[in-house]
Amino acid sequence: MDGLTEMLKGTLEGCVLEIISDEETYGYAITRRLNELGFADVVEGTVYTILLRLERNGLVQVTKRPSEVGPPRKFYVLNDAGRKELATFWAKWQYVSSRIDKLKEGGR
Amino acid sequence: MDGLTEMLKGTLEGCVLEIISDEETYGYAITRRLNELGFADVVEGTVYTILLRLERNGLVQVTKRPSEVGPPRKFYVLNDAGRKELATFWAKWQYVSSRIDKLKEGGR
DNA sequence: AGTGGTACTCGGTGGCACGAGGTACCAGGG
DNA sequence: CCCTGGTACCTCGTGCCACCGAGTACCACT
Repeated sequence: MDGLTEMLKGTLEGCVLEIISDEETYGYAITRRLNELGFADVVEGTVYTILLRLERNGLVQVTKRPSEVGPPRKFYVLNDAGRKELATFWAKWQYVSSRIDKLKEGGR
Repeated sequence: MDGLTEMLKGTLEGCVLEIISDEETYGYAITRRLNELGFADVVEGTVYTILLRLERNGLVQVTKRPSEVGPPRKFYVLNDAGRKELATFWAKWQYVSSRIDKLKEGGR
């Protein structure tokens, strides 16, 4: 399945937020996780831009720690603002996806 | 519910396609229909840009007909390419929304 | 020394929804 | 007769976001 990029706009950031909320993690691992989840062609560059945006918007707390298998990793945790943002995201998703599903079912 | 605009990117066009596939209709009515469906702050300008894009991409057949209550209307019908595009859209939607729902349910 | 996996950054691109403004047709009221 | 308000369409510019490509750097194994 490809050509999903337009459809992911506005949702990918929420997915990253959700992944971070599950456990403290870092960019490279988040990318792999998204790939596993079926978002096969999400690449690192995309995830890092999202992470930088989250940081800039004050939604995450960042800790840099050395790795044993490569360069240091930047670990991310949600703060209060991040958790709030995540809740808002799921509310929006719920709203939008239910409307679209209804439209699909020929809701008139 | 507001601030949905980012989340609608890539899906709004599919919604318009679906509405047209239901019955021959025109821009102004499509906007009203979207508003009814819960996409309250989708405005006419947005719908018209989508409609022009659909036309430019050869997904619709257009017929201009006079109205009794205002200026002439441009009626839209899907052609074969449009129906195909609509099917692709729903397949993508199905794919993406199921993955996101799974992520939401803590799918790991 | 070279390759391949790990890990992050940055500048630029293109697509898409949206805002704001404009044009125009038609009805009814002041 | 103009004026408002509903109907109907188009256009230019803006901003956001995912993506791409190139660059940097650390580590292990050969």
